[in-house]
Amino acid sequence: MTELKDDPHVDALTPTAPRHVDLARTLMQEIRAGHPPVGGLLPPELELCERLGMSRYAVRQAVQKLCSLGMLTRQAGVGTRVVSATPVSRYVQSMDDLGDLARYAQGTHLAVTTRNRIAADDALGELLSCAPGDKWLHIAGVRRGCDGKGEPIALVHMYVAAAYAKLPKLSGELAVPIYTLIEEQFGIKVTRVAQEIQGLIIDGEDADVLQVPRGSAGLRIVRTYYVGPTVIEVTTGVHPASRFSYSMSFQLSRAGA
Amino acid sequence: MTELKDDPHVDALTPTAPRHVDLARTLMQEIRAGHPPVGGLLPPELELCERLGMSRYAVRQAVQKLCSLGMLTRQAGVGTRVVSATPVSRYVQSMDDLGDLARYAQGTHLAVTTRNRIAADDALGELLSCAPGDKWLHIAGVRRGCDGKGEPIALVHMYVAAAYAKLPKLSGELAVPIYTLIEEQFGIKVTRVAQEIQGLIIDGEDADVLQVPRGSAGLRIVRTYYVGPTVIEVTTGVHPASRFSYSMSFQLSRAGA
DNA sequence: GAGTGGTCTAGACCACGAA
DNA sequence: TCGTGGTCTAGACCACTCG
Repeated sequence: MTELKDDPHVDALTPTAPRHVDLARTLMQEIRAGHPPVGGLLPPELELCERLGMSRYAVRQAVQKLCSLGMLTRQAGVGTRVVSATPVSRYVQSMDDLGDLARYAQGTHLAVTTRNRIAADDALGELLSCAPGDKWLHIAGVRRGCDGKGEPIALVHMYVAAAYAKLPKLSGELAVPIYTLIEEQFGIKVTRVAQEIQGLIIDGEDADVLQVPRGSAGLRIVRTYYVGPTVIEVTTGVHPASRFSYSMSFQLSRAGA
Repeated sequence: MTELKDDPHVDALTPTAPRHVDLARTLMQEIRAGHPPVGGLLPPELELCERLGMSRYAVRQAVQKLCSLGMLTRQAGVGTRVVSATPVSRYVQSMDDLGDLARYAQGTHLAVTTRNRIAADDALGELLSCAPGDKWLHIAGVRRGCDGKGEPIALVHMYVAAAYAKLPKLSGELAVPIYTLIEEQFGIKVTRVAQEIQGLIIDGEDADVLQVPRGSAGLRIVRTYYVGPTVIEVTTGVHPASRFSYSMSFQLSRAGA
């Protein structure tokens, strides 16, 4: 273990770095050098205190920092174990709001063409991952830009699980996503959204409604909204490839940094 | 401010919760109730200590917890400000590894058909977001399953910025993604990946190579790899819709929880 | 029982921001 | 100048794990 200096200006960027920051850096370097190795135990807190002439509080702050970086795990009665020689990093796409999933929908308008209660047949049962015969509320429509006056953007189908289909505001216009209404009505929060993107040929009536030539390329996006293990809603949208592409961005993120 | 109880078994789940956990919960409830309101200041630490009969250490632990939940921000000389009445939550898609972006590629084999140095023309300049005339290493090939004996999965083009194109292991097979080779060779780490998914019709030669009928539906995935603001690589892949769809999943995540 | 990390107290000095 | 949060010390008791 190297000695810590009281000398200020050790680091030009952080003149007189706090001692726990200094220690955190030292520990990180030594772990990277293999002392202790990944899987091994750090010396006990009290030993570090004695060796470095620091209080337990300062030592704990340093160790906690490395824990938050995902390099250490601690367990009372056992010790502090090295689980990674470098800060754990991941690539992350994040959104403040599920609305960002379909941000294109802002300023658009959904003209509802169908609204009925249905029982899932075999094909629909697969899409909704439910047993054939299960009841769903089905809503279909066309999404257009410019408050409904622009060209069609998507052909939309929405399926709401029967248990969540009693929604007060569902009668009028659909200005907000349905999952939002469900969250408000039942006081729950969507915990997971699965999304699948498929390529397809837009043909037949769909092509006519979307005002593209039959045989055009399109994207089909299927979103499944979960609250815990329960599916509360499934939506599908068919978009002409000429008017829509799906963009996303993944950032490198270091946990707890 | 409500009083804290020393009484154990306040919470069936955590008998005798630590006092700082208790305080954190209390503060959260009161902030949700509007005391103090969002934008307002929490009482100073010393005042909380006195009012609650707790040490500064315990109070700080509680406050730090709410900070890590994104509800509070602190500034020396100013105070502790409420920035959110509820824990900040977001929806996150995360990966340990960029390889997960193309996990389907595992167990597949890329047969390289083209490898040359090119200068970007106008169209390519747009794809690569560079000036026409910039030099790139271009590699093209066909990805097949079952170690190259299965049916074609994708038609792939890769463009490596000239500055990063001197890669020692690039001569042989491409068992690993190119960006990995760049990261190793230059000691850098990809910080961001942008991805765009388009629908398209697979036609002409491409259809023949992919062994699908001309006019079939397909997905085109364009990935741009950044190190800071610099593009180091761009890849495009065309996948038959019948053999490929893109799935992702977003989890609700509460920061610091 | 011995040793670990988890929790907690009662002090203290400092750098920073605002009045 | 004064109060804030940031840092730090020197003690202490507890719950947990393990031999």
